[in-house]
Amino acid sequence: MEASEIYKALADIQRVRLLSLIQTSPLCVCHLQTLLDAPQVKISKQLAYLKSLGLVEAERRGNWMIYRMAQPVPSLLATNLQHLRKSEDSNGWQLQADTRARTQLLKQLTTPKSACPEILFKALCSA
Amino acid sequence: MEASEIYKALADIQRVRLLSLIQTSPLCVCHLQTLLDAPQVKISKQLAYLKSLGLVEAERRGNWMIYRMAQPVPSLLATNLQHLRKSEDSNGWQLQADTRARTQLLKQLTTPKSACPEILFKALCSA
DNA sequence: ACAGTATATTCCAAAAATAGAATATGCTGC
DNA sequence: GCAGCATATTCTATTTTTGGAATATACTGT
Repeated sequence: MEASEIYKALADIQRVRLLSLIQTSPLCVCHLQTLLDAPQVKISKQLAYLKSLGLVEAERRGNWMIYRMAQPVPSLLATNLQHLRKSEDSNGWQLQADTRARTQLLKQLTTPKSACPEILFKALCSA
Repeated sequence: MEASEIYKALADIQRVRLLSLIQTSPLCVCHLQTLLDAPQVKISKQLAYLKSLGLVEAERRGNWMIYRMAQPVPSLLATNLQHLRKSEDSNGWQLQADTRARTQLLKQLTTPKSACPEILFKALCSA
């Protein structure tokens, strides 16, 4: 994996947010859409882009697609995600807010009316 | 300085090489041209780009322009340059080779017939 | 003032990245 | 098989990035 590819992936805050969210544990597209508050086509394309680079992998669960980090995570990527999450600027805050929002979202998944069924929730937590 | 700007700067091996070379100590454009073996216009444009981001600064010495890192170096940039230089891939090797070639070049500067005059050499070494 | 050297900028074409609308695919439940 | 949902892909327009040729600028030495 070329370093420049990783930098291109990181050169867009939306892709960074996707990677950061997925890194903690797998998530399905509908959650990423909600968390980034972005149109479906945009999320889908960016995920396809990250997948084409081999940075993430997708697995289908019924109607839903679960995205996860491809292993092993290139150290260049891991280092930068860590750095960004700790940084005290708007990007850092964004990533921290995303992490909190993600926790909230996953909590709601346990309620009966949630969009994503329990099987998906289990898949997420066992990953 | 936006993180994404730094990543854009790093998303091109040629710019990385420029930054890596300049980081060790200032260099003039003619040296960078020689070391990267790239056309003048390309080097000049990429330096202008890095300058527009505030990552490097330029200072004129007679006909020559000396480029140096702008201080303070953003930690995101410093971390990545360090990481890249240590990496065991083609990029890492390239940066290591550049460092060696740079040392060679500066040695030749002390010889009388070198293109860049001694005053420039002193400027480089005192920086 | 003039010629030469180093570097920067302008102009233009080619290539790449981005975005949205529309459409397609793959799955589920009936 | 059909309707509905989640996600992916195609098509097309727009913007951004890149590269080279030509030209401009800034300086030096004479």
